[in-house]
Amino acid sequence: MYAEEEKFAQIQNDLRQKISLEDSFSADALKTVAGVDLAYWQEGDTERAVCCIVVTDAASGEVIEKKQCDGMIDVPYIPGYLAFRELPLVLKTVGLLENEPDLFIFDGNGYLHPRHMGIATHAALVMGRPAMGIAKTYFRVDKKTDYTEPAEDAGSYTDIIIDGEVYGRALRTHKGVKPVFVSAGSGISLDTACDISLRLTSKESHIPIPTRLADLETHTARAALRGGAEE
DNA sequence: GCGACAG
DNA sequence: ATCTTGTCGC
Repeated sequence: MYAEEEKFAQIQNDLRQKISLEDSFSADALKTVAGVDLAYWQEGDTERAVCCIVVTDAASGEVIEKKQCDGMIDVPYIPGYLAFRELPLVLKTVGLLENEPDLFIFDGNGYLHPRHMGIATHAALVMGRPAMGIAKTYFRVDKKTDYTEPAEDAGSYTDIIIDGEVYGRALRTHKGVKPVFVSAGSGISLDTACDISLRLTSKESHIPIPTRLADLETHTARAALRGGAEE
């Protein structure tokens, strides 16, 4: 039903050689962090989505800028190829930003991916900016490697190792709450990605504040958009 | 044919 | 992701 997988895989296999798992910035140079998220809806027989990016202060989580962009979605969701579905709209939204964030946080995986090319990594390489991924549910990369449950305390984690390589981490951001799955995108290390995940997590959300805010924005934006332009 | 499956 | 009621718990 969809014949693009091979082309998509080829594109990612070319791009993956540019991945860097080292920090391209120093901790004190991290001033702003952007959360990225999308919400979808159906309009007649076409699928539409709105992308919201919320730029926050890296230390306080205070909002610095919000931008959004909506448009048609023409690629279906295929596990392993999320980037091709969401990136076009994401890149348009990034183009609207007046600030250049020091780091982008994506909803989904980065290096924790069959080709190490989850949306966070793919986006980082296309944008030429550091990005990391944080997924709310586990993506079983090789169909057999499960993750080991981290201890119940906040901050505990377990490495997700496949064929001897660390792909990402199951990170408990809140005590007793199910873990999130952190992985590098590019231009950032897994350690730093986990540090930032914990620093930007608050009492209200087990995911980083910029991501949480982008998620909320996306829902209110959709409510306005799908009630407004048609009928 | 049946289950798996980031968002 | 999205569609959805009630329900359990702090």
